[in-house]
Amino acid sequence: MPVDGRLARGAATRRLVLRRAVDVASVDGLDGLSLGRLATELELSKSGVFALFGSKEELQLATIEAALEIFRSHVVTPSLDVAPGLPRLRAICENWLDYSERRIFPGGCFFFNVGAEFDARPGRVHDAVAVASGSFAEFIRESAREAVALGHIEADPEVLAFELHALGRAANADAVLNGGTQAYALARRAIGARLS
Amino acid sequence: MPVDGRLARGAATRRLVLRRAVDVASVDGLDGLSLGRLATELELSKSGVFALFGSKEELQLATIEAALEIFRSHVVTPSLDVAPGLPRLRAICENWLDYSERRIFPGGCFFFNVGAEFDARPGRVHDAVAVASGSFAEFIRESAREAVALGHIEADPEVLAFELHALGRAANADAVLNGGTQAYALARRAIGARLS
DNA sequence: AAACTATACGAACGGTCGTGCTACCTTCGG
DNA sequence: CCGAAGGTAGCACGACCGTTCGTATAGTTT
Repeated sequence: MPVDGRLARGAATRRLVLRRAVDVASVDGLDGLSLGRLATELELSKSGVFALFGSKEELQLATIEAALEIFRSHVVTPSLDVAPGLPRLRAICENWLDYSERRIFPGGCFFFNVGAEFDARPGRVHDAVAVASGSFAEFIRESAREAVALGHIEADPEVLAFELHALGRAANADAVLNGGTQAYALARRAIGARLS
Repeated sequence: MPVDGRLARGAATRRLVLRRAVDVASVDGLDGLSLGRLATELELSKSGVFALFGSKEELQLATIEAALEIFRSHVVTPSLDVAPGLPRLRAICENWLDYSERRIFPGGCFFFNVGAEFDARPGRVHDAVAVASGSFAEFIRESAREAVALGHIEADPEVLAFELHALGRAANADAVLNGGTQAYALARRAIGARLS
């Protein structure tokens, strides 16, 4: 199979830029991203980075996409290997807390940060963040519905999913803001009590 | 009592600037604040606004302080009028949800937004946000302890406070990001179940 | 009335931002 | 081997950033 070396080169630097971009954005936000800063840190030219994405907004959207892939590989995919119902629900929570606590993104959960950043602004970036965040929320809801349908737990699945999602995000927020791991312990106790 | 008209005038424009600043920051973040933008919108000179605060960081800190005052007057103070224990705990939650839902700040809860913005960055702004956020968390914890001590509810007050705070923030996050009021309804159901 | 103080302004500073344009180099298809 | 195409670099642009300076104005103090 013929591989165009030119395209391959572009895709490689694109990945290089995006790997840095998700880390920067998780700390300084998608607005804190700057072509010049990325270019300097990666020893590329600003115009080269710019040409790679065409506009800052496209860079932001590509960064969201890249972060989404990382998020899925750490949280969603491993959870799908676990049996549906309560076991999967537990796995989702634990994988998410682990993903936050291990600082897969240096600023904590990427989507928590950019969600808060763009929640009240219109535009394509807001929409992309909302879709990403919403699809994970729906994943929890669906898993909660399964757990209820299988008789593993008695609850309103909508409320249960909302609670679990809330506890995880609060742990991320408190832990990143204040340091320490106490918030994760609190969340694990609350989640454990809720899923027993 | 002698009032210095010069100082009074300065304090007045300071309030004028800060009133706008908290609204801007609740949507675009404390980094999205800009001296020039504030000055233009309020028909002041950029240097005048700058002189009023001395630096951008001081403006950010003053904005946090102004937001804190608004937050307290809407959430904390009214809750202190309610009897300690379960009634006060309920009042805190309801006042907080109401404060978020009524968009006292156009971007939703001010401290949720700037907390996520500065959680992973060092500096005085981070510290101020952490203190403000932490003191409200402590207020919930203390109220939860009272409710337990009074025998109004049986629970670990630390976990209970964490849960309530988490549910409120999640409602704010979902509602602002996706629009609609469904998230508040979910939070109220979850809180109601937790505080029964 | 004079000296002083605080607010507020206008202009300018150096810097960074996102965005074009142009040229060079590598790699491809014919 | 040649021209086309894609990736990358250099340079310049206009806009905005936070900041500084000098100055005018209004209010206080003596």
